[in-house]
Amino acid sequence: MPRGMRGMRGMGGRMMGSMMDPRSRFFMALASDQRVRILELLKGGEKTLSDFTKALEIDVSVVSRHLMLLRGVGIVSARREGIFVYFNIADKRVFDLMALSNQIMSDWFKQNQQMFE
Amino acid sequence: MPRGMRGMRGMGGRMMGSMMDPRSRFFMALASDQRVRILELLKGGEKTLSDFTKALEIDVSVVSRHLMLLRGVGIVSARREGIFVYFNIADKRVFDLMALSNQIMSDWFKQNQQMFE
DNA sequence: TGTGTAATTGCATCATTGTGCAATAATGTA
DNA sequence: TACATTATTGCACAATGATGCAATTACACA
Repeated sequence: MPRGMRGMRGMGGRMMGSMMDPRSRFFMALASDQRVRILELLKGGEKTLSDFTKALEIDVSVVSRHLMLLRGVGIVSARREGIFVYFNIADKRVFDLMALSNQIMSDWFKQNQQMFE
Repeated sequence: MPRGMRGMRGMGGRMMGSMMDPRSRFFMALASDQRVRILELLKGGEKTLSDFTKALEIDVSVVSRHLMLLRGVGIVSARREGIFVYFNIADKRVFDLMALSNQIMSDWFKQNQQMFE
């Protein structure tokens, strides 16, 4: 009695990053504490890599990679000006997205608060 | 010349799952092809674990775990009825969320289409 | 051409995720 | 109690993600 799909092992699992469905890929970009922090900093307007680095206290290379990833899904835009690269939100609706998700979670938490009393 | 924050190594990286910021955690739940597929199936109303398993063609245990995760962040609810457990969307606004993210991506793609011509 | 600052890229490392199989729970029924 | 069906959990493994350091690229300017 087969239970689900058997056989076809040999590939630990997962989906191999770049060939992931665009939808999941988009959410993946938001599924990181550091990247969320980056986006919140961007609420205050465009910033350079060094700005983020100072604020977040993590290595420049790490911030750079997070920003690359966010650019890759169209959440962040970049503009070079001499030595500096200014990063900014590409589509402000991302903030609506974050606000809505906060709403959902917050409502759910209120509704289930009793469980922790 | 310090570049970002040096020292404090010894922890491969990351944030250790459960102590991740709730916001990132919520998006993390949506950042998976299989889970997105599960949610789309739920657009058609509540379903049992076996229903998903048949539709997705992945092992029951895998589907079960995805559903657990989705329940953990309040996206999916579950109700047991005899042998069966019926899963459903806990908050339909999740669909708004997905629609909005699709909008954002689609618009961004249109805008940058020229780059691939 | 050389120097200085900003940003990106090449590694190596390690925790976490996704997955399948097997075993165990949870329920209902004969 | 024994059996059948559905769902969850334990375990092991491969691939991916996040990170830090070092090296390299990009620019501007003397």
